[in-house]
Amino acid sequence: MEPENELIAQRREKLEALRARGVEPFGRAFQTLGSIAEVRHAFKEGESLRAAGRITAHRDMGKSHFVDVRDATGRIQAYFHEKEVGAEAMEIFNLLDLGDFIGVEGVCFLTKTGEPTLKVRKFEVLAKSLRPPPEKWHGLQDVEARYRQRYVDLVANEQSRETFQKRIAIVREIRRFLEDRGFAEVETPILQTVAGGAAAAPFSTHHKALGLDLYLRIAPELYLKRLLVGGFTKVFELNRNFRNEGISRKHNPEFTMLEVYWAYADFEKMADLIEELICNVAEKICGSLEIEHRDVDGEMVRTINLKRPWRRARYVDLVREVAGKDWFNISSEQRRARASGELKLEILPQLADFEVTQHVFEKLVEEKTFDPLFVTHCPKELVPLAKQNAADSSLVDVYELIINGVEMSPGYTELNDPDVQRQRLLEQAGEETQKIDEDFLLALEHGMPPAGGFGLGIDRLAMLFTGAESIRDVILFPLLKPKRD
RNA sequence: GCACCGUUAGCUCAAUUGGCAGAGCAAGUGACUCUUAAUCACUGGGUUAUAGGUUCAAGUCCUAUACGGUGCACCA
Repeated sequence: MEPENELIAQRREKLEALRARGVEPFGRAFQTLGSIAEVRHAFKEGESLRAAGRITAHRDMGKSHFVDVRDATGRIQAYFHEKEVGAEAMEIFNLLDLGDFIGVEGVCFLTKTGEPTLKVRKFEVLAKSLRPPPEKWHGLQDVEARYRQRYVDLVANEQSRETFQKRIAIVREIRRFLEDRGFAEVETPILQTVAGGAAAAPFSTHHKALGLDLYLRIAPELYLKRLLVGGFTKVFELNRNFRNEGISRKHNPEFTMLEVYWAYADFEKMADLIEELICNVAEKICGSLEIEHRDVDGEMVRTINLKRPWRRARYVDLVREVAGKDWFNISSEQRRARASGELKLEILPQLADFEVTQHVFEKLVEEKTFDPLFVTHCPKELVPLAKQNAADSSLVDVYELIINGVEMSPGYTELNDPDVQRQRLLEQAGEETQKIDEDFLLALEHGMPPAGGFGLGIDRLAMLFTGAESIRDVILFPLLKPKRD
């Protein structure tokens, strides 16, 4: 138990003082008209309304008191005066603090400055806050505290509330968009016996009753494809993936991914679909296809232009643009020398040739591209679940959509030949053949229709639309090490 | 895993070359019947993240630890 500070002790004294007066400081249900936003909407001079929320400001004028009552949807001013509530209730009022929840019933009126206000007739204490809130003007600035105690961040910081409201709206609009086009939302296993569909390290767990080692999924892809085998033609899943990898500004161990599969389509049709989807969401969320990112001082950092059509370019052409026209004609040694010399990249000796090129691509194309860019016809080694290109089997029919300097969405023409799929997975797995999902290959042998599919990183999309610099700013409770004293 | 930076009152921030740890908000008391970051007066509040070290003297220098931030590595 931490030593109690003066402010907490005072609040506990008030808590007991309330009880001594027969007032339960942790109240019960309180009928209101609705959220504070709804109360403000219903505001009409002379009408009596009921609202509930947290006290976030108190302006004491002696006999008159003005109090801000707030919830996640907004703020409304309440006016307290002994003449309206009586002397006994004012004694209760004096035992309230910033942060306490109250329910009020009062008459709508406009102050002389025009502020919509409830003239309180009756009020109830709904919950006492035993901890003082952060500074009212600057809010909670400490980054660590904002992540660990998101509830305090949400109470104190308008910007944080806006960010998460936007994220909620993004997810809602994506679901609506896909539902409108006949895609069915499905749920596939998060606990998997083989963690397939991507190459990341999984989290391990264990089922006691079955004595079975399991993994948290790193991707839903292989199960969604089983549904194509089963006859579904338009499906999506929007849920959490888990990857046991490093944490960064762009990576959280659990993150939200949308995956969409469409039978008889291909990667180009999927590119059209994601373009339409993201533009649709942008219009709804930001009201514009020009997304402005600003720093903490409100200075413009960049504008991202989502106006269609989005640029589509081949992987090799993009690499040539940054690494030289002759990049693919020179020797492996020359490429490594150029990458670590002229291009100033760190190239580890154990990298395979295609990984050296991929490194150049990631550092010099991906991280520097902010407006949407579809990168097409990637080398097949990078994407073992996509169909090879008919004209050049060293390439796959895919796009990688880059926006805001990150990989936002991969889209494939899905590989549906079970024998080729087995071969590609074996090449990928190397020694670790136990990682092959045999049941998935069995499903493909039953016949999977040609199909297009895409993934969409929801956290990264939320970063795009909110201008957040870190993925932790768009995840309500990002993973942190537990704090110990 | 590696490197650099940060951690001062409940919160937001100061503290010069190593020389008495300060302010605003919040809190307490008092004044004020329309305030909007209300205003005015007074008061209380600190083991400077933790553990050591150097020094006459450490928030400041050194070592270690914890947590966080950023970058690198990892992540088809």
